[in-house]
Amino acid sequence: MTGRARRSADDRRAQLVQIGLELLPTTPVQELTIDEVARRAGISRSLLFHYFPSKRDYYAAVTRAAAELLWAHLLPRPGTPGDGSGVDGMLDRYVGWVETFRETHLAFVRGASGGDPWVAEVYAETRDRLVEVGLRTLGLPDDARRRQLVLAFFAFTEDLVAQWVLEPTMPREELLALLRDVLDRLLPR
Amino acid sequence: MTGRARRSADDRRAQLVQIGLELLPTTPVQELTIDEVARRAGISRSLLFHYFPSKRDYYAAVTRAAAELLWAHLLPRPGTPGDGSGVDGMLDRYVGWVETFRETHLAFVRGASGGDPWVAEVYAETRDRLVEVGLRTLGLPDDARRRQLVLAFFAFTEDLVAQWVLEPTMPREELLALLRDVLDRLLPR
DNA sequence: TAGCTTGTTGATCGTTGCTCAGCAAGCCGA
DNA sequence: TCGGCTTGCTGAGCAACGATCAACAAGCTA
Repeated sequence: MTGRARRSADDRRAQLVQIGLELLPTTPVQELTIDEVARRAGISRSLLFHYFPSKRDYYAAVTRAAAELLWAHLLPRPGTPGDGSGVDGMLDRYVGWVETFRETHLAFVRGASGGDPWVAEVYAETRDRLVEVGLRTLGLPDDARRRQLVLAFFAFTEDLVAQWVLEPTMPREELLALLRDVLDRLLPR
Repeated sequence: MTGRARRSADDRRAQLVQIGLELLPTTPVQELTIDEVARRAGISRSLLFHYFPSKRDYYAAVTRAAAELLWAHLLPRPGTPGDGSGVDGMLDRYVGWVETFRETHLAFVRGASGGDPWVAEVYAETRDRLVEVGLRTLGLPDDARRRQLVLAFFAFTEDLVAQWVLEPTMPREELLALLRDVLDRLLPR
């Protein structure tokens, strides 16, 4: 043979996670098989288990990567000043994220709530970080009650935006205004 | 042997679904194995496949049973007049349902959003029925926009109540008032 | 060239979803 | 009592998948 491609550990790891990210949108989390990932990477199953001790670890890594993408997309970009840093900006970017990466995002959310505790933990971490940033942006103290309300507001937003993208029953601006209105209602300043 | 217990088809079916309902709260949906169910029922795996063509069909049947329980609990009871028939009554009963059957309810919701399309369909049916009843109870027309909002409100309620049950950050009455307030805000009369 | 590190594989195992041929329990008519 | 029918039920076995392990080989360094 012409010699197998021998990659560095980091390279291989990144490649495998990347394949997971590409497969995630089209494949239900539970149907994503190690065999398929290994086949796409052109390696044996054994090697994947060398980098990730178990299937769960692999899924968790992929989920974490997806969360990082979302996170990076939600933060205000330094290059885009103006309405970037407020809550309105974050809501706007969130809707934009779902509009652009709808499949990936739904897979992320579903995979998170679907069974596996390790994956759910990654999702919970991301949500917690978002709550923290959200409350800070709103200039409100971070207590248990507000945390619950913000988390529930996320659930509301996720559900509504996911539906709205499929069937836009109102203008984009109205959706954003409605979300902002509900949030203000829940957390009066 | 003393002769195996030979049941009628309906009996056996009901027994298997019942075992699923009992196992659901303590076992993540994906870890629930046919072997375990068959063992608890004292039958062979083969027989379970005789009644349910596939694992999915079995899960769907169990999920449907759980949905029926929820549904029956949410409808106003004829014997309990007073505040039973309005939206407040339904919200009250929903909170009560989650308080009492928290584990089962979380398992129901998670199982619904976790991967399997057949199970998700059962969940979607239940939600649709609830939206219909909700809008009718509110005396509002049933259009696409309102449907989306009510569904998103369900997501909000599910999330908030699930958290609140674990850590009650406000009195029960305040929770109910808040839910009602948000609903009125979303669907002004 | 020898030797070490480490990326990589093939053989193999246990579990699990699923199939299939056939057994056996109960009921019926003669 | 006997034969025959329906149908609840089983056991052997297959394919797919997650996971393990001993061993090979690519590339660097001395």
